[in-house]
Amino acid sequence: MAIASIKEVAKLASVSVGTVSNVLNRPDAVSPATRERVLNAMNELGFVRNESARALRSGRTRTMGLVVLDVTNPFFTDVAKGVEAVAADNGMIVTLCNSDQDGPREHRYLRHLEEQRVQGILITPVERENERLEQIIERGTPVVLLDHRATRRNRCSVAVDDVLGGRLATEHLLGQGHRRLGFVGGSWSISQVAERHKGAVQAVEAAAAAASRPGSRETESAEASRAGGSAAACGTGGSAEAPSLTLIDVPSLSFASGRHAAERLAAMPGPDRPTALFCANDLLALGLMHGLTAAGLRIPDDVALIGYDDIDYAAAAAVPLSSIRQPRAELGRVAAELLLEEIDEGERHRHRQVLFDPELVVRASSGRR
Amino acid sequence: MAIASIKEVAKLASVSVGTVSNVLNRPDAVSPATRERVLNAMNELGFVRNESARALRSGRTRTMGLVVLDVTNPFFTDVAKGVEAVAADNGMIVTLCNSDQDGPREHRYLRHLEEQRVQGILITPVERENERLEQIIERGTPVVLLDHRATRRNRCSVAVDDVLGGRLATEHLLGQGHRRLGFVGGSWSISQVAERHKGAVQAVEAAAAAASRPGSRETESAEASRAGGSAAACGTGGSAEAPSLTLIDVPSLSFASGRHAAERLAAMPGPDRPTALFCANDLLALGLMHGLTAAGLRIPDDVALIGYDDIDYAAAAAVPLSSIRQPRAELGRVAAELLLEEIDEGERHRHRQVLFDPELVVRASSGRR
DNA sequence: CGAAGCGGCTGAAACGTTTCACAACCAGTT
DNA sequence: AACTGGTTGTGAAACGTTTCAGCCGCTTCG
Repeated sequence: MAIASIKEVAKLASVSVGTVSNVLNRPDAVSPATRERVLNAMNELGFVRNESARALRSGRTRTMGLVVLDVTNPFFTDVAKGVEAVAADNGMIVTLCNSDQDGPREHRYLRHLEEQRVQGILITPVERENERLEQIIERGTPVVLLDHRATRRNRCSVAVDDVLGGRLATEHLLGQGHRRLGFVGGSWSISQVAERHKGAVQAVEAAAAAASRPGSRETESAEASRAGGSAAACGTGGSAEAPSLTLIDVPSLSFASGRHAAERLAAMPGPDRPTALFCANDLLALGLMHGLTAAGLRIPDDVALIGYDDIDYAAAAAVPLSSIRQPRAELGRVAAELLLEEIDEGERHRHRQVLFDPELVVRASSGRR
Repeated sequence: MAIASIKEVAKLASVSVGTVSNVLNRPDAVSPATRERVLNAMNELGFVRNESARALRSGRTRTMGLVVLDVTNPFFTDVAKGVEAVAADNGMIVTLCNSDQDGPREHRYLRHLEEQRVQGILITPVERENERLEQIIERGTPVVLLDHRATRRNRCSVAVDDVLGGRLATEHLLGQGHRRLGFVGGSWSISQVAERHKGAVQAVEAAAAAASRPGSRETESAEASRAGGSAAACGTGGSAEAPSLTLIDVPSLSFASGRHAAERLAAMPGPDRPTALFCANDLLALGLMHGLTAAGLRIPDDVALIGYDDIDYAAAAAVPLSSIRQPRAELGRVAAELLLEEIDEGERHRHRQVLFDPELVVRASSGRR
């Protein structure tokens, strides 16, 4: 029942435990003959190294922790794949934890990871401020923030510029001639949501400013200046209105939330309803699409839709979904590399903040009006 | 840098290490006064229990391993959630490993899990026969097979009846009047694929047998007998043909594979092309939908489609996708419970094979012709 | 011929816990 | 006063590794 230990292997092979340990860790420090003998003994006994003992004595594990907000979200699974690939290349394995956007849960996992003495932690935190995480860093475990910009310079982070992403999406909708925009989001404690919203606000304000001084040269962006052009040509009216951004609050960034929000939107009188929605998330957008369609609204004719993340299914949706694409696996890879770097370099590590640019992907759901 | 040990806590609180260990593990075996003193010392030093030492000494970890074929597949993430919920309720955490349908990778993860001395392993194996897994079981680590029926009675398994699922899907397509059916699948070493195919073959053969003795009472199933009825009524021709099942082989059960397969199918002359496709997987079906639509074929008019798994996005697809639904989170929960049971009971555990029934979900992609 | 160097191996200490036998004390009973 | 029993606490042994000083026998060099 109990698995054989190094000691029994040593006895069977008539060597000392030190030698057995050597064939495990420094195989060429032992002569081929004895090495063979030891390996045979191991096979015969079905020896499996005890990682706990090894970790205890050597003081280092071969594990890194990855804490994500939602394992069900393809964004995070792609990131996880990137992380895992790098980890595997360096002989490490990753313990994947799902905080499910729940603070106490996250807390529990962090404690467990620290007790396991993982070499480092990659995390998308639920809350911006996190005492536990702070302590973990103080006690010396490297932490890399994932998809979350480090505000202070005291740690590494890998993120995509969400403000830029929000601006891209919104400028695109404005460029399609929309003026009554809506931002659908929730879980505001998640910084990505707030930042995407911020980008949307920036884009709308810029457009409003440009509209209020009609003769002035627009410098915002190519997309924004195209907005002016198409508005003039489009003539559906409304383009002359000052652009507005309604906030549609949802409890979570899920498919179900989107469907519920759709019911509320469908119940609004047409003239109040935004003609274009920017969703904080593709899942949300897909739920919205489903709900709006069920309520008899056409996409993009009645309501244009753009999501965020460009998950695989975005292209396969009822109306192919426009979205903002993030380099997901890349994000995971770079994060893991940064973590490994910090683990290696220890004290003399210089923290870095890597920021990727997102990319606008236009599909039918936000097609020209 | 180094985290404080129990010894330093003991010194600061002026107690023995045994007492510190007691406040950790049997808090009410120590008087409130000293307990308080010890807790304060822990706080002051930022003590974090060393799980390696604990595991080494006590001989038990608080971890179970979960090895899945693809973390990117919503089926497995839902299962994982179920597992995790049960684990958390019992104070355990789960190490999630992604074999990516790769044998050597799976092997590496299994070795790691055994070295970690996990309390038990939940796994959907890549190959039916798996020597490593066999050894692990022999050495005493409980293993529960997930989504994979145990052939021998020597272990627990939790699965959904894939043969039944295959039959349900196929009988449904036959019931819609289709006669030239196709089964799209790959990775045949995965038993689910083979079993779904087997169910499809059974349904087709039953229908063929029924057709060849026209006057006989059909006893196959309600769905199958409706097939005969609708065939007579439908009159699109072809219903009188003997039903056939073409095998369309794909390299993997992914969205991309589906798109490639769609190109091959679109290139076939119309009369040869199946009028209805049963896909081993929703991802595959969605890829197929995307590819077929891009090639100008209409769904379900030119080709009817049914997938398997009923992932969230199935309902949100361009044409809402018919599918076979499995009780996913339930699967994970029951599997984890079975594992915990086996961990508890040890030697005197009686292995059980739990089999869930899948459910047919009809949507537009396989609508009546 | 003695010293130095080297490859191969040994033996024991150490890592941070848990566990367990037992000591110390106090209260209550005879 | 001598037991009994219960509650708190102690101290040391163990868990299975890694690591390291050092030993042995052999070759090489001066």
